[in-house]
Amino acid sequence: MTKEDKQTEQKIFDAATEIFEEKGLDAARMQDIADRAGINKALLHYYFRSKEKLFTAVFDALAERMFMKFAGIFEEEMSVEEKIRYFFRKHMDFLQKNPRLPLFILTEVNRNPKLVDRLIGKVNIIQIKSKLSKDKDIDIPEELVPHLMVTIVSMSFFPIIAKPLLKALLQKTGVDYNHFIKERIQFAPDFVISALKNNSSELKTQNNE
Amino acid sequence: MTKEDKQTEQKIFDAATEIFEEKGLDAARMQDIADRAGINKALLHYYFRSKEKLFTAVFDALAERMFMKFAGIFEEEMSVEEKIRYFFRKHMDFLQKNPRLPLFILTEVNRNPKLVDRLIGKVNIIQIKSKLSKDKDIDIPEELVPHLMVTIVSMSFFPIIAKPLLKALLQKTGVDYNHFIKERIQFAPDFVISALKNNSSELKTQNNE
DNA sequence: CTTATTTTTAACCACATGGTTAAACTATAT
DNA sequence: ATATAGTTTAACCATGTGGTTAAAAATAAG
Repeated sequence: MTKEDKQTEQKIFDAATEIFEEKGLDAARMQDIADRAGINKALLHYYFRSKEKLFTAVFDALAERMFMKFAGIFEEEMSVEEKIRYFFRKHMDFLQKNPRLPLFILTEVNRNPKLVDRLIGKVNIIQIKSKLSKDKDIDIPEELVPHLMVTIVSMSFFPIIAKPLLKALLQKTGVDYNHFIKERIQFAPDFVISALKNNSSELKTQNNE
Repeated sequence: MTKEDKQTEQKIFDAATEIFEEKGLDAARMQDIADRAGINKALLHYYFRSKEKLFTAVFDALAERMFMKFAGIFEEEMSVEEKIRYFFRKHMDFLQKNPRLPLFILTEVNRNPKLVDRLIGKVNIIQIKSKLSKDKDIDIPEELVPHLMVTIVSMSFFPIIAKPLLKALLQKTGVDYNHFIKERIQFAPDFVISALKNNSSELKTQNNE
């Protein structure tokens, strides 16, 4: 026992975070969490009364990590172009360090829709939306902003979420996955800005029929 | 018992497909599958020897459904622009009818990387890649094709995968989710083509530092 | 009808699961 | 030192788990 030993509760919480992130609520075993934390199983119930309570605590912390970090980006004093480049850089960098996080959140939210409420309260999209559609260089129609945002987030999230599959497919064409991700931090904003700059006015949202 | 009763094996397989797709391998219970199939639990083991075997059979069928259906699209005799529009229409339409499929496959592949081998064999990316970079109207540099493909797939998959979250966020801005998806089938190809047409040559993949 | 063969069932098994309990250990204050 | 409160442990419990077995029911073959 060294002096800088983490407090028991924190050790449990960290172990639970790892296990839940890896396996999800259903597949995670209390025994595994106890083992990884290096303590007795009964201690889990001493600090967090039930598996559900422990999970909720972990989920909230991970959700915070995932959303709060980027909520502020679009409020900065930058042009749209700068914002987009800045977002991809920060977001993809973060995802590379937390590759299991997005799939974990998406899976758990699908399993239990009530978790959505714990997430969306933390994001002020309306503010982000209005900030994005006011730019001197690039004019983005208001009703197009949701599609733009979803596109940006898609391009950032997906290659991380689909890593095992994408890695195998890229290998077939002789491309290294990590190199691909590095490239993407530059490609993605270039691509989005290219689409916006030239004829964003031609991009419609009406379905024609 | 009506005459058109499905054979027992098929009933089991269908029930297993539903349960596995909903809950994943770990959380799926053999009893639940038996109940949904309307038969005894022992019958599951009579037709498919173990949970693992049953799962593998289901997974293979779902993987087939997910990948084979679209492998041929890029081999058709169409311009790149037509191919892109055609893909988004078919792919997103398919995903709307099978909304749980992508997250199921991604989750299971993450849980057990060996499953990747069961998937990638079915797709000939190299062929798709070469087909995409030869077009008279739009010139796409060879090394850019993977990024283009990942972008297209991202834009199609993500809004379906993130449905519960996206639905809640859109609601805050007064947009209906289903309407958003309909719009997206038009927006997505417009966006991609807009980015490509104007300055695809300026899109680089080199990282500058 | 009688005999094999294939399907289906109820009862069972060993083991893992989340959770509990009561006792032991530790630290702190009096 | 000793009572008090907080922390940790081993042993235990009810229930659920994937899987087995042996016998019954249905079907096909002679």
